[in-house]
Amino acid sequence: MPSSNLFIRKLEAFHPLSNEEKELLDRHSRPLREVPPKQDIIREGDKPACVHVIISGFACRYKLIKEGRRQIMAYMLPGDTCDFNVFILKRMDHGIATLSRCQVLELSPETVLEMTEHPAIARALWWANLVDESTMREWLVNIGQRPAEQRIGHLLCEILTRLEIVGLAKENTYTLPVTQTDLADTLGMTVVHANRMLTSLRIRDLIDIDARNLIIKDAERLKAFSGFNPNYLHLKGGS
Amino acid sequence: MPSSNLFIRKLEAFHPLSNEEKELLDRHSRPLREVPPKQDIIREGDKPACVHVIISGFACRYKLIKEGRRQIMAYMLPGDTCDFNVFILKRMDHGIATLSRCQVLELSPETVLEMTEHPAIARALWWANLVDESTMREWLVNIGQRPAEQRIGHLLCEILTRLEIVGLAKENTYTLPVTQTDLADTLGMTVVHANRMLTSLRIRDLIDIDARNLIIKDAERLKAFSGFNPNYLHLKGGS
DNA sequence: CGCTCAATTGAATGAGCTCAAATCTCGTGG
DNA sequence: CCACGAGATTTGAGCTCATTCAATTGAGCG
Repeated sequence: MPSSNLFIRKLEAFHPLSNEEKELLDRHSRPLREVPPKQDIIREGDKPACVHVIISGFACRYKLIKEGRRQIMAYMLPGDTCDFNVFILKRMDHGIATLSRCQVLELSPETVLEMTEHPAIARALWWANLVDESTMREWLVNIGQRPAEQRIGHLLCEILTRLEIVGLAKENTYTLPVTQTDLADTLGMTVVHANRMLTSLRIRDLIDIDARNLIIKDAERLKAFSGFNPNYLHLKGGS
Repeated sequence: MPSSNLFIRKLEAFHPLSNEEKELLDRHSRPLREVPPKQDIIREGDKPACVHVIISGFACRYKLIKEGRRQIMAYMLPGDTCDFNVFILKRMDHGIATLSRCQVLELSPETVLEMTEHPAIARALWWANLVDESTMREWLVNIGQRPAEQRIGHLLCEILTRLEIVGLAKENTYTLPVTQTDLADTLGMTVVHANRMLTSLRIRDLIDIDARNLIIKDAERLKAFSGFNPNYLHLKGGS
């Protein structure tokens, strides 16, 4: 029976955990900080003081450049650890912000240390980090090589797969609590164009959006269309 | 006096090393494998067996997509470790190839283990890995948000800075042993356009290229023009 | 010298951007 | 309960940056 604690459920996707380990994690899974949408969790230039785990909602890594443009470099979904690695650095070279309302768990360095004394937990966190890196490589491919419509399709497929891991997507349907501006800043295109490409995907009958609810009407076709291959997420079943 | 061993010199940029540690590293710095240009060091799908260190020449991480397009996701310059982290994964989700002729050092897992038993070496490798991640984030910003000419400028500034660390760039001049096709595949544009933007940078009197020799004629102006800020490389002097 | 690969240039086309305005949604206060 | 306002979505028109296709020139090598 999968844990109702998404942090645990996510880690278990990478490495099996004993009951003792799960209890340890669960004991440190409180309190949760409620963060409103579009709010910084850490700002660029800050000295990181703790590790953040997203328990509900979507957050992101981002950078701003002079011209007022923003690039989102990663999505953090429920169960995801924000900065297991990065918090070693003296100063953040990028910001982390919520996209939707989020529940965030804050782990002190001591707590993280206590957790990582269990090799299984350390290993799971390590893997999660490798997958984050791998995901970033895939984003580079996505932005660098694919036309706009497929870029969006690819991202939607990735989110579907990642939400399935923690049980937040059922029947190719999930809540996507981000604006089209966020999508545009993620994929390196303008909002106007993101909107048009989304419409285009709808016309192709690949997806359907109702408020914040996304229905992928034909997942296989969308994956093929977008060149999506889940290998880079290094899931258990994967080759 | 900086070491003549570029692997050591690079690591020392991240963490001071004792003589004993440097001797250990140096003892394992042979033999060097000579690899011709445009040749795979590891292919996507391969099971990684050892860690590679580039001693001379340029190598890259890349992925191919169906349509025959290629995205280069990282450059590995002399002193850089290719896959300190990635080699934990069961299968490579991307390839590593030479761009120019390279001298490559191959470290067995046991050798890496022996090295990382020294905390200073482990720490330096760890930092190098964090910087690689950070660099990838910056590339995402570069490709996602900057127009083509500035993208090229930014990359040239980054390479300048990274080569200066290991003493391979003098007076804003260095050897850039890659083709324009490689640049294009790195920055998500066509060769034709890369060529034109390079010409444009030349006309602005920012750079000069003679065969494989790049002269940055006004580094400050090129950095400003390209929005280059070396923070993300987390150098010693940096804030 | 002839070959192959890299660099360069031209012309036409197209994907994606800018600017602008209209419509829609939804939370808030009266 | 409704009106208002801010932010989000949608649509149109014109323009630009970048691509495609094609051909030429240049450089290095056996």
